[in-house]
Amino acid sequence: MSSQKSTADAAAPIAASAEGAPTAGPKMPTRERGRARVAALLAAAGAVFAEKGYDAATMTEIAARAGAPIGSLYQFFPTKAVLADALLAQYAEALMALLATVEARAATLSPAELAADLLAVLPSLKVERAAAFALIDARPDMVAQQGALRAGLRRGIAAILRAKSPALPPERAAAMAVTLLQMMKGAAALGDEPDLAHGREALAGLEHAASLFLKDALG
Amino acid sequence: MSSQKSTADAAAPIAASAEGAPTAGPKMPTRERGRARVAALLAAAGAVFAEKGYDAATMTEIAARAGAPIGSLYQFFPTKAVLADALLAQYAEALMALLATVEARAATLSPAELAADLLAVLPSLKVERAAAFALIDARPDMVAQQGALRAGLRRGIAAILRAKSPALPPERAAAMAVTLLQMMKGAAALGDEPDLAHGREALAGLEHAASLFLKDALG
Amino acid sequence: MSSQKSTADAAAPIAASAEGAPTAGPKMPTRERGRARVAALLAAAGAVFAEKGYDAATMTEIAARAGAPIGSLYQFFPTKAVLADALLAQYAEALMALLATVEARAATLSPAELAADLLAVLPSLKVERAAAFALIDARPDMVAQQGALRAGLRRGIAAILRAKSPALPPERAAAMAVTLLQMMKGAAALGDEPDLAHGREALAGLEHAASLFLKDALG
Amino acid sequence: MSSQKSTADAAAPIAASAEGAPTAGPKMPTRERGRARVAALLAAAGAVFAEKGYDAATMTEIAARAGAPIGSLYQFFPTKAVLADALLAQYAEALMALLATVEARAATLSPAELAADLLAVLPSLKVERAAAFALIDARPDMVAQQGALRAGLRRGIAAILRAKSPALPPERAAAMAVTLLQMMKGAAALGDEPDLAHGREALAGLEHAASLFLKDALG
DNA sequence: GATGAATGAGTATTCATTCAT
DNA sequence: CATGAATGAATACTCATTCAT
Repeated sequence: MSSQKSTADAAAPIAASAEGAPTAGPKMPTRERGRARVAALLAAAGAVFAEKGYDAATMTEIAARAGAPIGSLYQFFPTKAVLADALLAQYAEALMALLATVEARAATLSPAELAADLLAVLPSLKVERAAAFALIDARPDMVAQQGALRAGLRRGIAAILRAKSPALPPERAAAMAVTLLQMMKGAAALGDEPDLAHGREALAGLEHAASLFLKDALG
Repeated sequence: MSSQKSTADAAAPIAASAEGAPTAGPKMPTRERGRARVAALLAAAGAVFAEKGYDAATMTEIAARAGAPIGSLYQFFPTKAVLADALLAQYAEALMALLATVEARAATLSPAELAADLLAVLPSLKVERAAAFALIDARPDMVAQQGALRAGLRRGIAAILRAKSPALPPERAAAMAVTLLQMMKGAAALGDEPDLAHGREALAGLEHAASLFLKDALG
Repeated sequence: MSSQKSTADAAAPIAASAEGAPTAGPKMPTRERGRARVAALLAAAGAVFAEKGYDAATMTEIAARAGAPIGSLYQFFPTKAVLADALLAQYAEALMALLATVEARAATLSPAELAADLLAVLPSLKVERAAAFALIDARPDMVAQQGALRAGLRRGIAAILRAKSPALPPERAAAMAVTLLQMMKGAAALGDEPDLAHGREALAGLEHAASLFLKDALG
Repeated sequence: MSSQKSTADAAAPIAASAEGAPTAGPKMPTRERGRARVAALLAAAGAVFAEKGYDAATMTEIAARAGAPIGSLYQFFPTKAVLADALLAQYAEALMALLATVEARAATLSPAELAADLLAVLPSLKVERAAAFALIDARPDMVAQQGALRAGLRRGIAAILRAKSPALPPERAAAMAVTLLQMMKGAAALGDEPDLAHGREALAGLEHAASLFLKDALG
């Protein structure tokens, strides 16, 4: 959560402060500007990738949308692929952070509550997820990253399950994590269609199924 | 070429066998030849899109892989986008046909059997699905097609539910269809990772959850 | 000689005929146009490489100077390096053809005449040589081509020496060829400086030295 | 770096030793440090130009190889072209110095010895010559420098001839210098191909021819 | 109609040079 | 003065689409 949020926080406010700030100097101190620029570039990249997909997204547009010259973009991300990797890594980190918070409180949650919490993880990073999916689907060589991301998520979910029910055999937890991850993705997909006819009930249905699944296995 | 065959087989033969093929000569009637060529082109397009993604796929390679001249490709599909649309439509049609067969026998199935049948629909068209997803993810303007496809699937699933339980209120069936579609997508995703650690158990888990969900709602 | 000349012949006249020809059709027959275009492209490439060197020469300028769209240039020469290779190969072929004519009449020549003929070979392809040198010097990976070219020239010169004096041991002929090639290059260099102060006498001096060298060795 | 040392040694030490170096402290006086840095930069530039050619050589790499910040490079050489010019001037100076030593002992040498000494001049600065040629070939606007260099060499050779045979008419010496320079370049070219088949004999052949040429003209 | 050569707009990336610190 | 981050013009190459044959 932290790094993801920081990106969003770092990107938007900066533009705002640049316009409304009291400082008359036309340019921010270099170091800080570098940090802000990276954040802005990542944010812009995320947006453009999400909108157009990896291939159709152009480095020029990403730079332009970040208000940065193309040379600056390449100073920080020497390749389109590197930029994509950075974005994906950032998303992965954010996801893992969210899972960590769920794990922290897992022991105190009922199966139904745990199910709800889990299904809420993916939908909470809507924009980032859109970008991440655009990257994953468009780049064959990125399948490795994708696998690492999935593996990390599964590990995180399994850890949550064991935090909730320490007696659960690790193998069983791993298998359940795979199932739950799919349901979490389903919840995310529903979240991406806000004006879906029966979205609310469908999400409730998924939560219900997950809850039953957890109750069944965790006792 | 081999991998496309299933696509071609699924799409073309139906039409072909419907007309019959009396001519055995080396030069098929133009109509028939046109049909075969279209099928080959679509199959090639599906394979190339699935392998490289929409943007990286080139019209030249698609034509070459179908053994057709590029001009011929443009004769039938005046645009890359049109070709993608046709491919997606073909996939949608195939999916709907599968759902129709499930609907036909829905009344005779137990909830568990119905769950298993439903979750088996998406994984059965692996290659086509890969192509379809490549298209959907890479082309923002294709979201509309995607929405239509999903809507069609939901309608089909709802129809199955009502075939199984005629007393089910249409609204309820619609909402359940949304939930079930997500679980079906989960099953498909699992099918795409053949060497996944606990894939077998995870799929069973999904089927179990779906089965419970159906039993709960359909009695 | 033949292929080199044919390039020059093919490139210039075509432009002329295109402008002054009786045909009103705006475009020549495709096949022939292809041939002419390749020749024009090679000629333009030679000129631009000679003028600016390999790196500074831009594919865009080469195409423009040949009156061809950039896409056409890439249709025939998929890479700048390939274009350079083709140019070098053409130059090599032309040189070898010239040497062959010298070889044919070698037996009838006096040492002084042979020296003069040899020293006249390189200066006769001034423009092509300029391009070839620009390529050789700028591209480390082209050193191989360069070596092949030199080896070919040495073989050709040695063959001439043996044609003149069949009794000459092959090893001796080979060594002499190396020496003579350097003197031929010197003559070419002199030819590149037309307004050089004592160029005429210097060339005579080189010929004299070569003549003595030949007389000494061939009797 | 090692290969450049000879360059640095040839250029810098002369000036350095002329001033003396009394300060042993870790921070040399600015002047001296500047001199050392310039020498290092020139050496690095020579190496990089020789390796990659003028265009492919980047100012950044040159600075890095000299262990200097890019800003420092630009402090001394405000332009890549200026840097190239300086390098060429340094090479010219080194060549002229070598010729001067030959001139000093010219009167005491036999024609054969003089020929050998002259043909040894260019091969002795192999690395520097490589860099110089890379510059000359890649930059059309550098032809002027190249001409000046050649003119200087010819003057130096003519001076040697007159030192050897004071009675030689200046015009005749000038013409002979042109011829001899070409043979010297041939010797250098042979020196650049160390594993050439008959290189040794070929070099001997060149020396023989030059020796005959000198004997003929100088008596 | 069928074919495939020709076209040129569009893209990622590099690097000389500047200038704020 | 010294530094190295920032800039943006420039370049090789691709590919959807057209149209002469």
